[in-house]
Amino acid sequence: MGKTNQLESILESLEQADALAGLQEATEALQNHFNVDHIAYHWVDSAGDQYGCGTYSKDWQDRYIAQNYQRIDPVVIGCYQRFHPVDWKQFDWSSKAARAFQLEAIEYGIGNQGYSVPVRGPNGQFALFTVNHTCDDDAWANFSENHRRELILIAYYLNEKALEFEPERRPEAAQALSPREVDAITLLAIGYNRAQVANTLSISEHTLRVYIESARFKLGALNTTHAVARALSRGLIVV
Amino acid sequence: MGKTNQLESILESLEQADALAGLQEATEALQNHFNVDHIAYHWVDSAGDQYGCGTYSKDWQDRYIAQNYQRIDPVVIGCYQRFHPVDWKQFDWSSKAARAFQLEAIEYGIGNQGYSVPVRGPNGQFALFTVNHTCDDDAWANFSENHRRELILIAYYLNEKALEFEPERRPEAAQALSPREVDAITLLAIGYNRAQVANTLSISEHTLRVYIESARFKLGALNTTHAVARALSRGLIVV
DNA sequence: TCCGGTCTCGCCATTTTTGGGGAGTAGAAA
DNA sequence: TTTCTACTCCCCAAAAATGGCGAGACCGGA
Repeated sequence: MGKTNQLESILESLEQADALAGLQEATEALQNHFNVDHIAYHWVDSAGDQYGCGTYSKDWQDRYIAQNYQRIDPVVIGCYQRFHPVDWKQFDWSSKAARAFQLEAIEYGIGNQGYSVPVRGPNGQFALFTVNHTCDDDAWANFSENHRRELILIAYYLNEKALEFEPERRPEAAQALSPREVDAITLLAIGYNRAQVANTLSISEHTLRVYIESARFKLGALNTTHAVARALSRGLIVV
Repeated sequence: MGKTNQLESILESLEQADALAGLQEATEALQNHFNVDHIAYHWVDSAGDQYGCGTYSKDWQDRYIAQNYQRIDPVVIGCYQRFHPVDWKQFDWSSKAARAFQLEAIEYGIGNQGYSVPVRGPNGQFALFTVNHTCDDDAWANFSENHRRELILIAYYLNEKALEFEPERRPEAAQALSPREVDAITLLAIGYNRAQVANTLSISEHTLRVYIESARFKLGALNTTHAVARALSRGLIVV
């Protein structure tokens, strides 16, 4: 079977997958198809109950989660700020924590080269699709350039399926905020205190409090800062 | 030139576009390639300074923005909650406002069938890529099924370029926070108060304050809520 | 070796936010 | 029509955050 057809059949089996097991199989098929060290799909979630599938060793996955490495992993941090796929070389590995992390990853069999595609879903959902390998810079640049489109599509399909199979993990459909609530939360997010917000919106501070409290309630937030954080990460407000 | 090659060349010219004008040209080429009524890319922004390109009439674009239609447009609202491309028939057109909007859209030459791909970028960025046409349901279902992958890729590339050409909309590169500062801000973002954060990090509340203050300084934030908002929108923390 | 950045600790006064009550209007949806 | 949501206004007391003062230890780079 030609390379193109092989990829085609992987994509199709992915499109038709009807359970999480199908995603795991797909990553293994992709590892074989691209002939690389590792393929991984990683749903990033602060709560620590993140989902992932791929060819990393179980040991490494466990360690990553136990250590909450997504907080210092330059790949996660770097991808979070970008839209397009990124070569790992472009991340900031200068901090001590990042370098220690990298060394440990290599010990666990992660390749020295990597290419990651960020994917975003509704309500602030965020995931990474990564392919990584051990080779020199030129070979890797060549690989990533040649397979850019395919990798983007694969990332897209993996995330689509992951969202489909994990309804309970899906961030709750954030109840939309009313226009006034959006105004209030937005102004708080840009640093205004309540007096300034009330003044800007030309309402009394008491009225403002009603908005903040109802927004907090709708967002399930414990305090104003939490409400702002949730509204931001769910894309309900833009700063 | 074959259909496949034509699309290929459109994608390539899109990849190599170096200005917003290139996006407009691409939408026109796509309209011709797919032989449909309209192609549109629409960067949705609550602030109202949204960007769009495509083949809709200027009248309709102006009216859409002037009326703030993105607030009632079922396509925008529906896509905002979904990850995958959607046929317009799947949206909720039941409300009075939605039906009035639809009738007006058709008056302005928008086709009765549509297919939209949501795209998301960093910092809550959200855009739509839409292709629409006038035909019957079967023909449209056929079209959207056959071109699903291509449309996803086109949406991706359009958004990538739009982000590239609108740097002022993107968050500025921020000074990195120290690990402890990241811990502190992250915990504040998930709703902990200072006592809880200090306890979780096993440090005194005073030390915690030092971190919060230095993070606030680095981020140029006016208060804790502001600091959390900035750290989030710059991707320095993940919640 | 010295400098800069990070990490750690304490106290007091002031400002800001939050939690507990209650109430009336207008417009849109069922 | 009735019901529901959004929007607006008010008081008081407790809890939390902020501003300003200062101090020592550690580590890595110049």
